[in-house]
Amino acid sequence: MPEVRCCQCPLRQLPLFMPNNADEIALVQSLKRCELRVGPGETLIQEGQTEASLFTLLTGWAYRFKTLSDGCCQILNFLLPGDFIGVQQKMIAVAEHGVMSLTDAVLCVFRRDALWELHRQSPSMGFNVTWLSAREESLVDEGLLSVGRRSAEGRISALLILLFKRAAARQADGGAAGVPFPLTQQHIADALGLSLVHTNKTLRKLERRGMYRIEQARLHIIDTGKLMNLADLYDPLSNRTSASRPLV
Amino acid sequence: MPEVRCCQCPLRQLPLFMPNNADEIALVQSLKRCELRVGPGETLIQEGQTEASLFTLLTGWAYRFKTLSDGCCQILNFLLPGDFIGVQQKMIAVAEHGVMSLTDAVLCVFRRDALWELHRQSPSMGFNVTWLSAREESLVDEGLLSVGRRSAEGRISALLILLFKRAAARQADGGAAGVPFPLTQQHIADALGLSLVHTNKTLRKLERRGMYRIEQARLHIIDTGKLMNLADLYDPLSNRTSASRPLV
DNA sequence: CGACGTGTTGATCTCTCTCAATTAGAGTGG
DNA sequence: CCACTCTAATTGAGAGAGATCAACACGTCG
Repeated sequence: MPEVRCCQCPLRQLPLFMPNNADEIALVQSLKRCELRVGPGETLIQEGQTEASLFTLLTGWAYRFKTLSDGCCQILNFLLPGDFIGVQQKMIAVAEHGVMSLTDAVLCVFRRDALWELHRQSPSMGFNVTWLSAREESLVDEGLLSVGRRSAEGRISALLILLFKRAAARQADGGAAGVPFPLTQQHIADALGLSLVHTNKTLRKLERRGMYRIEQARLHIIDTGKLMNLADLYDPLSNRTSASRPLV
Repeated sequence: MPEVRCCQCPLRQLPLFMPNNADEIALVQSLKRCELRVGPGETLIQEGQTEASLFTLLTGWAYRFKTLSDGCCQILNFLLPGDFIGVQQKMIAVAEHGVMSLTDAVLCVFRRDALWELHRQSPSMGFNVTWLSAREESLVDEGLLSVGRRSAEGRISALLILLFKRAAARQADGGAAGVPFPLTQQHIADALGLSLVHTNKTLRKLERRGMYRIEQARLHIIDTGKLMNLADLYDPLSNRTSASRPLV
């Protein structure tokens, strides 16, 4: 199968992504080295690896994780099409976390100096990289809030809703027919700091209460309101706290 | 007290920070709006706030946090002198987390467009912002690993060691005389997803076992080895996993 | 067909939470 | 100088959410 030209990148057409001009697209194309196709469960970056590559996820899902010496694993966040992989590694020599594919996936592989060239040749795209980086951090923040302060029910509700929203934003129907959901219960447990058994029991409880449904590896959210409630997630449109003025 | 000129910034002299040339320093100076002095426990950025400013922490400590509707709070990470405050807010309109000072602190306040100007006028400093952003994310990653997969003892050990290292890197003696430690046990509990009571009991246990000491608000690590063990923290110098080659 | 990965469920155990009470230190005002 | 108040630290006792252990069901695959 031929490689995708950046100017025809299917991701670029999604409303989720910012429009780029021809020069910018050409720059990205010039930094792209090749494509990489992997199956599910393949290690893209190993913990402790040096000289990891910089990727972009073109299709498929993946996740970042860390492990303790007893082998138990904490998933840091999930990566969906369009997400960067390996920005941290480029910056910090040795990889402090691993990355593993969750499904069949196609990755764009970039030159090792791509991040720097992007900043140098296009400040505006460099700025976007910082933006994406900050965006990813806020996903981890949300995960930390879940694991630190929500009950098992709350964590699962929050994860389902947030993953649904991210996935739905990447498809044309906005999630009306559900979204792909390739996680096993073990992945959910590892992302939420729960045991596999307890994850299963909580998942079943929510399913029996008619809050969500997973069929043929697709997730359908049935009762958004109840899930949002359980998760204690706020609707970003309604500001919960009284409006506040900047300090300076 | 007069404001600090960027060219005389005390932080710049620490080995922790990268050297900058005169142009770069002048650029930063031109983006600096003023200084802000705050006492402990002041809100620098409120959750849900729009139009937050961009700061740099010149002296003192602070922390980023999120709260649930029942008022319980999760600390995301601690901010030490030299850290950015508000990069995420600049990028994502509405603040998804709050920031609060922990001690008396002096902040450099920057123009709202400082982040963009930095990228535009100095790609290399823009690149550094991305680097710092990635660096901060990896701190949150470590916190998530702790809260998700470590026992109470492990979490506290990891927090003490990591905070000690960060603080020690900012002082001339490298931590020989201990480092400032302005956290209350409530802060530790909120950072680690533990209750205040259990935090206290665990802290005392480790102290009685002679692993650390806190005196006059200064932290001394007595037995690094034992703490590292409890935390299941690896020495970055010894690679635990077999060396691995990049995938591409 | 057996081996394996994933999901499901029940029983038991334990780490951590919650509730409650006490102590110590720093202000504050008289 | 001494009550009075407030916050932070401390400790004990009981309760509970979630972990662990154990079995079984089901589909896939070599």
